[in-house]
Amino acid sequence: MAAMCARYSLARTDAALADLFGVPELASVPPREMIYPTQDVPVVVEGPRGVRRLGSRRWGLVPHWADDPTIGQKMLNARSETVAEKPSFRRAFAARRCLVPADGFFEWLKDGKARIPHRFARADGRAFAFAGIWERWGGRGGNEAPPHGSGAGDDAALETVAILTTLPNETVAPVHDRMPVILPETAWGPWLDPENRDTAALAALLVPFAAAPLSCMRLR
DNA sequence: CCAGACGTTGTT
DNA sequence: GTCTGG
DNA sequence: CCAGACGTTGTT
DNA sequence: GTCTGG
Repeated sequence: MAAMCARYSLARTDAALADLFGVPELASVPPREMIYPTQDVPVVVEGPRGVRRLGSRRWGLVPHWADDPTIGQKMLNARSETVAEKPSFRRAFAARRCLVPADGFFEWLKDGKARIPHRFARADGRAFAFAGIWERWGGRGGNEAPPHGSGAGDDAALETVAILTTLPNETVAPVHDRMPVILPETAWGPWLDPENRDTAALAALLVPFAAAPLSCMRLR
């Protein structure tokens, strides 16, 4: 079956990410050629005064009301078409948007019984950013703590993230009918701004990335 | 009205 | 916590 | 929200 | 047509 954004890569050093996103370095972001759901992944979040930071979130969003955090295992992606309304996602969409740095993502082409992996990346090799939303679950401070983890007052809180999806562009369409939302640099500001309540403007950012800058490599 | 879901389409 | 399905 | 009931306990 | 049960 066709894949979705259930695998991506980030083989960048922490320093390179810090440079690309203009944020202080995190302690350690190990380069990875293949990132899986439930792993901790780096994200870029923005605080009150426009201060951006690298953070870490578990991939697979656990809604604030969840009784059992294993529900996050199936919340890898959020459809951009419905993310503003879905009970599981709308709070995160309204208040906790982030960027998820990547330098490639994988989709599987269904060919009869076979599934052939493809890797998509920027032709120029640069890293890019998925649109993400994140949530905080459990811990001591409830769910309304400040947007930077590892801060004070949220012992044992689990911070999780989901990657938004949209229709495929012309590069991806031959392989799969969905693709992750990749935000161009011009969209990073409005997407990250926690004060941005213009949901129509936000939704307008969630469109297929331009086809031309993306390359597709058939693997195997 | 209550019970059950709450998501996407996904290869650890 | 809120919506949906029955 | 939709499907299904919607009545009584009775000699035409 | 409206209420109830699920």
